[in-house]
Amino acid sequence: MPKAYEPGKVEQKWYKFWLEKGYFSPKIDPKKKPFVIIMPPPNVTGELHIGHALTATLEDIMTRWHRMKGEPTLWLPGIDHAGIAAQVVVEQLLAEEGLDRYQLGRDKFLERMRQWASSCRQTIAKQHQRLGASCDWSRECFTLDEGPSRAVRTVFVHLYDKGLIYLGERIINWCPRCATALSDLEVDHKDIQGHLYYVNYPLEGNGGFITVATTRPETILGDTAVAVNPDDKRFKSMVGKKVILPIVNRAIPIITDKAVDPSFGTGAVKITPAHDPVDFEVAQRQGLPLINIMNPDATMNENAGPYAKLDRVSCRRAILSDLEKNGLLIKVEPYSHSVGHCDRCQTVIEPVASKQWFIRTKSLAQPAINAVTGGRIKIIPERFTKVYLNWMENIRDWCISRQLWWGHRIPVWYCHDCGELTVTTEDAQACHSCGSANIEQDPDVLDTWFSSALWTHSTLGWPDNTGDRRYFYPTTVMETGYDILFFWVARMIMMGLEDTGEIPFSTVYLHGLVRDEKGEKMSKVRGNVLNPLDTLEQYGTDALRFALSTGTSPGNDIKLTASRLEAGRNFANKLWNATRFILQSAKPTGSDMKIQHELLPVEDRWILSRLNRTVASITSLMEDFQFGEAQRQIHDFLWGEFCDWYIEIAKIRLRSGRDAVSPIPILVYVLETSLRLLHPFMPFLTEELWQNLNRHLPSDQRGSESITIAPYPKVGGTDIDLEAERVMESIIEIIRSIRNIRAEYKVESAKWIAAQIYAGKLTPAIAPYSPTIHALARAKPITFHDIQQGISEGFPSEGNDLLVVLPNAIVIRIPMESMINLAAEKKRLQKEIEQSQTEVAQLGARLENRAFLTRAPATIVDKERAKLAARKTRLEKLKEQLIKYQS
RNA sequence: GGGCGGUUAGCUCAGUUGGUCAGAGCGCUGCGUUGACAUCGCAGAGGUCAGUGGUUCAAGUCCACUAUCGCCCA
Repeated sequence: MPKAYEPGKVEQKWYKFWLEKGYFSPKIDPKKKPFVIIMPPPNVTGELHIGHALTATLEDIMTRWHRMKGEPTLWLPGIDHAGIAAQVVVEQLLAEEGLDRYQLGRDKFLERMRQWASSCRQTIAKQHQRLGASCDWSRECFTLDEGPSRAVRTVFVHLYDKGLIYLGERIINWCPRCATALSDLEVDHKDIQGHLYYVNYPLEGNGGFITVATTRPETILGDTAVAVNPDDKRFKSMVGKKVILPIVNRAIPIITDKAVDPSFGTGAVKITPAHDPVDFEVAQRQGLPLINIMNPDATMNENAGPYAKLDRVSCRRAILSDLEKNGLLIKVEPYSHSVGHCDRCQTVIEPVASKQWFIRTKSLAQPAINAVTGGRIKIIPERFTKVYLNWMENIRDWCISRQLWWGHRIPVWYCHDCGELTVTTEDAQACHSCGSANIEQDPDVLDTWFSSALWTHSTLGWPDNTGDRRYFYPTTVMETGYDILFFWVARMIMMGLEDTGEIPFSTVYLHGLVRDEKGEKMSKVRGNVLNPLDTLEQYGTDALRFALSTGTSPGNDIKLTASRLEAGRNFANKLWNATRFILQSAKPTGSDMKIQHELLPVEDRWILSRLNRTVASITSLMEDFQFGEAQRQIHDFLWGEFCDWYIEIAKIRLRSGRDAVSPIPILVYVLETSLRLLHPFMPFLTEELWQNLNRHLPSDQRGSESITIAPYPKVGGTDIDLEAERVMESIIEIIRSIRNIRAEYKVESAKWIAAQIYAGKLTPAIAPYSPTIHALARAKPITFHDIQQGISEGFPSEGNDLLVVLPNAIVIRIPMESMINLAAEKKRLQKEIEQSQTEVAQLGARLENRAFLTRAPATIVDKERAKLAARKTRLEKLKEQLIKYQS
């Protein structure tokens, strides 16, 4: 084995091996309950970013864990056509060639889109494979594939027949740049520092005015009324009269409506029903006409009269200037208000009345609410439950038509003869009402999220009743970012329930966003995006996965820094070298790996006990979705206990060769078990090491052909050895404190120092470990003494020997002779005594507290008593030592 | 305007049923290189867990309020 782990040399080999063996395709076993994750399909807009790497890592952790537990495990990959986002990307590519989609025509453009999508699909799959994603490629789906497309049409027709999909004229969010309608969710609201313009509208006839305040003077052209609050006495005399709309000179009524806030502006507002959602509702109530003054590209249309063809910004300037000329603009004040922006291109949204397709969501939302409140679907972290419910309970109808070409074409045909609609899953050849062949399909496509909402079942064959559908649905976990809780998760729950009558998944696991060093969201615009491929080539895939998942918690954002990545790389290398050492050591001893349990020394029993505790803890953390904490504990066990202590102690036995029992079987056993424990997190490294290890095992002790399908470690019933833990902890403490003293007193590293140990009842257990203490603390000779004699009797009176009292009252006495700094030592003791006194006082007070004694559980009280006794002893010893120094 | 989250060692963050919870990584200081690993080892310094009040025998951990930063919704 090379001296350092070289991830680049092993990763692709193992992924290929796994694929060839077909480990990622589950075997359907009706007797077993499957574990299923449907992957959130990445967009075909280019390549994966680091956020996808986080998704892949977490899902792979769960998938590999369940697979190792022997469950039929399906992680189904897919990709999303990403309507608007992907279309924008390809349109940009066309623009570079001096083309646009209209020049190409719909068919040619779609062909171009398909080429692009298929190349993205390959890139994305390759990236997932580099990340080690153990998903079942044989079931990979694309939203525009035949199956999912049929699911889309089936749902559309079904909801239309049920009256839950309708064509309606409403105010929608129009993006002039994308030239399409958007749903409410696709709009970012930003506070903009604008102006409030006060404009005089002349009253018809008598020469008076009514002053209205508006942030959008250009929409004056589309006004069809002026409204005041019915309770506003200021305008009583004007209600019912008419005003002459400036510039266009149209007479419009002054009406009352409760939607008007008397405290806004002058209390009188202009009503522009075709360009404002509130005004639209007023118009509906009051029967006012709609006048649309804009073209789809946000230039003014013929209804704008002299301003036609101006864009909305120039139009505003022109109108303000004209109003001013006529003396009608009487005041302008700064005003901050919220303005919608397209979340794809950040263009200012135009609210506009438009005929679009909508989903009536209220009745779909109720079952989706019940599924969560009833506990059938659990959201992790739990706090998002409230966010989800709040959104669901206030849900609004969903605008699903998009004026794009790339996507699922709306399955509606309009009849040019009878005007009726034909809504059908199969391409219509004739009008279903009159039979005419003179029909035309709706040119629009559906919101991408419409097909995404069906993803949990459309990927499994629905609407057909396939084997996959029956066996794998409902799925187990939906793992995704909290930023698409509404966009996707909520809608999947609604549609899953509606289409199948069953919940689409029982757990929603929401991860946080990956941010850069400065905590900023990564984006192409900011230029701070990390390419997962670059990162994994630099540090290794497992290091990247480690950095993304270790010590993180669900729903919280992650700052990905170079130091996190280094920590992952270092850990991989540490494990690599530990394995290297164990294999080197194992070679000469041959192949006997049998563990002779009845002969094991304390350190062996200790590491086994610690391993078992770790396995138990990891099991419960994994079951509780606490992957970050689980990985941290595996890391701490392997590095902090196995490498730092067990291997170091084992080296002494290996070198002396005297021991009856070799540590090698335990070294191998603990390592092998730990590798399986770690495998879901760091698949490549663990496979490489596990295979290396396996090659050295006698054939009857070898595991399966891959760690991927090896069983995940399980806890045994009686595997905790408290006695061994107690003894080893004492030994470790003794070594630590001797090392500490050496460092504190700057003892040369080569120099041996003597130590006398007063360990009381533990003496017989610890005494055999003199060689260990020699080697690890460089202390020799070590002698053991009876603590019962008491400290003062136990020590020779001469010399300023150093006494260290451990928390468990073991005393170490080190004759330091000339190298002790007496003053410093006294100071140290004084400080320790003070700390110790505070501790004793606190514990004493607690134990004198009647309430504590009566109300706290007996085990706790006993624990505290024992603690107090130990601390008191320690304090006395510290005091005695100080007195000795002072005399 | 409504809601949520963060505020814990110099930095980045863990800490899930209140009782070894005061931790990790990085950084810092000192020492160390002939045998797994300098992508390393050993030792150390460093925090009244944002503030105030409350509940409790016991509170980073529960409650209330305050400050501050961030996010979501309207």
